[in-house]
Amino acid sequence: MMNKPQRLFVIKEIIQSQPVANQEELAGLLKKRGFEVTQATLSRDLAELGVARIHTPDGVRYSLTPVSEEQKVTPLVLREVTSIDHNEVMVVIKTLPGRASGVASYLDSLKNPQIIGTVAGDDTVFITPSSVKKIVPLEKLIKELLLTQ
Amino acid sequence: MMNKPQRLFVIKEIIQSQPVANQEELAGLLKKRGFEVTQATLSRDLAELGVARIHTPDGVRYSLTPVSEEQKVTPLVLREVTSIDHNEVMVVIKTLPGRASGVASYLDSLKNPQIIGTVAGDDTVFITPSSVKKIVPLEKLIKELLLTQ
DNA sequence: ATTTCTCTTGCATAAATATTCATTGTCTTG
DNA sequence: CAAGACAATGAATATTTATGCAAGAGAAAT
Repeated sequence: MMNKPQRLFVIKEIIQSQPVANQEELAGLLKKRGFEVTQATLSRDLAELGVARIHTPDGVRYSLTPVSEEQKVTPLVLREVTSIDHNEVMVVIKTLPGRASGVASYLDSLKNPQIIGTVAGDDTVFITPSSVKKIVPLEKLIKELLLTQ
Repeated sequence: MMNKPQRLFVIKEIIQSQPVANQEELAGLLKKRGFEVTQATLSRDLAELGVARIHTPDGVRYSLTPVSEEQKVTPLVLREVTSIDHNEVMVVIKTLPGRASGVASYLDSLKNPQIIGTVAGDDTVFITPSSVKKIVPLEKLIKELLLTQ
């Protein structure tokens, strides 16, 4: 009655190597390789594989989950940061030469709602708070975040 | 007859901030925010935005496709911008990695008097308004500018 | 001002996908 | 081995998504 594991594997191979527009088409490609199943089964298979259906300029196609990996390169932020300061509208971090973007990326990756955005130069990071009224607590938070890590 | 640019942007915001299972549901969420459209229109919108429909353990949901560097020759700002936000003193645009300067250049080129200046990092643009009192309309203006282009 | 184009949208419907229900093998257990 | 519990699957169908077509709204051209 069944070769499900192999079939799933072949499905992954197929959709990775060529654009497949729909499940009927996929059924045809599988048949060529000796797997004869109905659309219903493919619907279940694709769900199980977590496959995505995406729109491209050339039409719809399947794709192995294009989920962006949240790789967290734990930086040596603590050593890189030389000072943290603020004025009325933003927090400013000074870093060792060339390390600003790394520090900014790290802050961004935290996705803290208190931070709207950061911009990094060579050795300076500007941080815009969700509200200028939260500058002081934000600076404190940043110090904690950087020092905890 | 139309606020398409704004609507597209709001769609991006919605599907980024919460799981949306189908287009009817999306229609409901949009209605709450003042956009009343049919499923047919949303189908077209999602295709235009290159949105993906992915299977998660919790069911189906939409997701913005991570643009692969190679295929995006044309710097389509619409796809590069991931969010637009503001606090009391500036507007902040988040973009895909490495796209901030392109977006900022584009804004600069418009020479809009509402914008005093922009600063771009890797994936973030800070925009200083002619007056902090015009922050809200400026944010709206920017959304239109970017999405119309 | 009239015509012509282009863009956007809804409606109706086609196409594609997901699901319910029933069937059939495969194990497991007593 | 019989009985029950599962897993996999197809057929039929429900649900969801995409699209052909026509209408309306502007913009651009004549």
